[in-house]
Amino acid sequence: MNAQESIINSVDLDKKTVWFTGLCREKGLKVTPQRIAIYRELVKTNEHPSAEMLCEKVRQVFPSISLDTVNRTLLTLNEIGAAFIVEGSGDAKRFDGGLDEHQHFKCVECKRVIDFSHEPFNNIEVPQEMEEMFVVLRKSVYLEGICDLCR
Amino acid sequence: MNAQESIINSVDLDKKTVWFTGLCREKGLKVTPQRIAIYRELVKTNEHPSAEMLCEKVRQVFPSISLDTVNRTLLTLNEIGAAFIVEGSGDAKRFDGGLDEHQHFKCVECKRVIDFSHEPFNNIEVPQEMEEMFVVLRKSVYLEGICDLCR
DNA sequence: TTGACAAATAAGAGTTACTCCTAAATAGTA
DNA sequence: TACTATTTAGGAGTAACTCTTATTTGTCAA
Repeated sequence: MNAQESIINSVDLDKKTVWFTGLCREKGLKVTPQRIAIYRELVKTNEHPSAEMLCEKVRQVFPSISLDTVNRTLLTLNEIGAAFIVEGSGDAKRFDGGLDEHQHFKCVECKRVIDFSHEPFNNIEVPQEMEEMFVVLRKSVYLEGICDLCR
Repeated sequence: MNAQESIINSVDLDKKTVWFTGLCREKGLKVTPQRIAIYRELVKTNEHPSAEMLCEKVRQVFPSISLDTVNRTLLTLNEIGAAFIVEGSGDAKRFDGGLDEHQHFKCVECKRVIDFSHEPFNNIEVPQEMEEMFVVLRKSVYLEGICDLCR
């Protein structure tokens, strides 16, 4: 087992999968093997994969899956709150399965996205009037600047 | 004068321009009329224009400016901290001249970006260890969810 | 001032990352 | 097991950059 890829154990992965299939049914979405495969690959990694990267992974299981399906599915995951698009994504969108609360720092020069976790940022309070008007699916603190390697 | 466009008065606009030319020189960038025109158009509006939208505006002054120049310039502004790309930008990047501190809420369904200002979010503290490793150019709180019109 | 030169621009071709379309397949339901 | 609305695969199409090249222009030094 590759340490970089296996940041989630198979028990937790199965739990996530059960939760995900439940969420799909709740939202009236069909539980297709492709959808599950894409979700599982996304949740397995913490390297903010692009649709292209995920497509390659999933093709090891579903050789005939199309990039369009991966793209469509990832947007769907974003809409139902099962994943999200990393803030400030530039050229190719980067996706995140949201394993645990964390924030992102993006280098404006090398475009690297660096995860970090800062407890106070995990607990920011959404203003009352926002909660009343909107359904807030996610909140995050996003930093940008120049990273240690670039400066 | 159109109220929608003139959210900044000409004195403040000139102040911003002086600051901007200074920043360019400091960063070793040439102060070209195109660069200034693009910056001024961006700062004049609060509607998160795309490169395309800004290009049209600037063409009223520089009929021959190319879209490529506008794109390149906007990315440069982002790198030196004179402007930024709105988080979660989808298809076409949206830019913000950062007139005053504010946050963004994005609807995952209609893709609308809604500005809001919440005082505690303007004053979040960047962790010490981040400040030491990186140059933090900007920090923001970003919310996503479903807006009042879509839910 | 005036050259010299590195940086910036315009124009257009090229590329990337989606996004749409259609026919075929399939999950959910009766 | 049959039906129907979703979903998928494959391929064509499109939008938004991004690169290349020739030309122009700030900036700096003499």
